[in-house]
Amino acid sequence: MIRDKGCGEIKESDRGLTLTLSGWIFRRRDHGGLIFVDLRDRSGIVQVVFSPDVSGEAHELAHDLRSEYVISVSGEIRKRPDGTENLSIPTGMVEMYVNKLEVLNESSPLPFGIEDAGDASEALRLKYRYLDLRRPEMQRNLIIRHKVTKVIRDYFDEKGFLEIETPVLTKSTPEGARDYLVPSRLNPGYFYALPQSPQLFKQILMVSGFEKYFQIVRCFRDEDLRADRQPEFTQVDLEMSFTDREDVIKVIEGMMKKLFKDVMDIEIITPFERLGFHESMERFGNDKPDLRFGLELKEMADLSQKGSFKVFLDALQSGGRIKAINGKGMANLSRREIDMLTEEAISFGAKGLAWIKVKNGFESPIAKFFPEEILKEMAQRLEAEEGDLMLFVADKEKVVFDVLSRMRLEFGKRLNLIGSGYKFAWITDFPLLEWNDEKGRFEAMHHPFTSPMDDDIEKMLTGDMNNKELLFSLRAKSYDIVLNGYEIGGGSIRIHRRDVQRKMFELLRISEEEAKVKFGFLLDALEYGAPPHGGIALGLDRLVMIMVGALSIRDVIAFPKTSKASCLMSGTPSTVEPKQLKELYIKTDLP
RNA sequence: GGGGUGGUAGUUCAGCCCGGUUAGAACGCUGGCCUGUCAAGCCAGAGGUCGCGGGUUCAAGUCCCGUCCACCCCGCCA
Repeated sequence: MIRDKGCGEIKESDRGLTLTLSGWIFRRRDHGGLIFVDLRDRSGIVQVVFSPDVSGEAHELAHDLRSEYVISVSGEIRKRPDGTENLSIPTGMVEMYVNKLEVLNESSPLPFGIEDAGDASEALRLKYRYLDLRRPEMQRNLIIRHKVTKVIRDYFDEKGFLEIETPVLTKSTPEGARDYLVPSRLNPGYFYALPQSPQLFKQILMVSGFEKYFQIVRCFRDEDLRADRQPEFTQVDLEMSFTDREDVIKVIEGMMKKLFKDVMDIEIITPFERLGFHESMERFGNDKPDLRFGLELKEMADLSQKGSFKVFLDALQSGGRIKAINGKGMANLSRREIDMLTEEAISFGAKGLAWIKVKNGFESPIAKFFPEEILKEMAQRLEAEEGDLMLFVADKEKVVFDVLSRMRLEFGKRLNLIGSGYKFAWITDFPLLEWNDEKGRFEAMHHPFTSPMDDDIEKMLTGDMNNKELLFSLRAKSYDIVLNGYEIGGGSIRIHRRDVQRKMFELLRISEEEAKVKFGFLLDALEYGAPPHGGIALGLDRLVMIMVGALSIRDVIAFPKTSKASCLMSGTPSTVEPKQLKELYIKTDLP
């Protein structure tokens, strides 16, 4: 052993002990006579002192030390002289007087400093990821991620769940995201797909009678990347038998409570707030609201109708909606700045943005179209006071929600309304189906195995299939969990009745043969006594990202990919030998 | 596939609008001095394919076109 303790573990009680420490040189301060080195390992930093009075040999050798050399030092731990304590580090009361120094390895000068690597470009950090990961912040992120998975495993174990692995080489399912494909050498022309999620397998495990399954599992989706989306990501996946929505919700709330308590020492209040899908859309314009601030969307159709502004009246005439938000304290915006807001709205899909300043009465190009009382009522509804800016969008419902939800978030950031803390919510009562205009048919909003609400099953089985209104009104037994404006998970109670599943495929215009080809093995399994079951999958990367306060999941993944899905460190993806392609019966056909 | 931002010393950036001397700064690096620093200090020094390719011009880091890479967003992500 070439160390007795971690650098960050040295305490005043170690005073007088002679210890050996090993680590990397974080910083060196060479005074000629005295040399100070901040020695770093995973546990933290401690100052070691090289003095000719203690060891001339070690002191001589220490002149040649450089950043990130790996060294081992032995010496006495002493209290620092009065007035030289460093209160900014936990070990700042003590230091080691080195009498023996061994250089275990040297280091080339670094492409960027470890202490301020946060300022280095992300491309550089990703190329030298092993150096980036030396940063205390990145170490902390990955340590927290470890603790999170450990607590999750302990929690589910206590609750009687079994962690069971499912295949990584699996079957391509045409619905959903684009699959990553793996050619089969033994079956020329055939392909495996990497799983988008273990959905079908976990349901089959329920048919097999395992009753409670979970897995912390890598999933793959070949879609474009975002700050919170990587092509390979990790799900906390679970499924339970003889269960309903409330059971799943309770299990997850318990898990989150324990997670935040054990990992962060933060008390999370349960049960979480619940919002119906429609309520969430009306109040926030999306189904993953950030509940840390207000600025809610307000209905303006009724009041708008009492004015004579043609754009508003036309929007309502053609079945559109009018809603507004309050730009708190933004009445001092110049015409130019409001034009920029309008451009932003247009980039979000709006045709324009109507505004009314609450400033010495009402100031707006459209104020003249409304009686004073109506303007006052508008302001009252938006809780707009002197100095605020009311912003209206009149358009198709989808555009109104879309534009105002983005503006709300934008204002939340700009006005610094988003406080710290963690605001969870469940979004429930999603529609079972959504209309796909391109394909001219309904699609499952969650997936085709999601059960309708009990009250809607009869409607679904006996109702008129061509009645669009009726089909739109069917609600799913599905639920999303939202944290600080991020969707961090979603799940549903599954269909376990054959007749309901058949009807579902019928509604989705999926023929029996087609269903057999796509999901045959699950449908077969459901024929043999499937228990009622349901579950949920959580995005582990997103959850940990929010917990550590990172802005991208790349900061909680050891070796992430760039937005072109490549790894700058390893040079992935890469070309392969022609021989390898030949073995797989693959010819490339590049543009 | 589309929109936006960026790419200049090892690093972070200035210079680009408005083309014109030897392309600067800080940090880092190298050497020297220095016994209480903790972003140590002081002195000296080295260090550049201005992402890449083409064009305009007497002259391009600067203007134009194309292209590559990174990041953010839209589409996409049952």
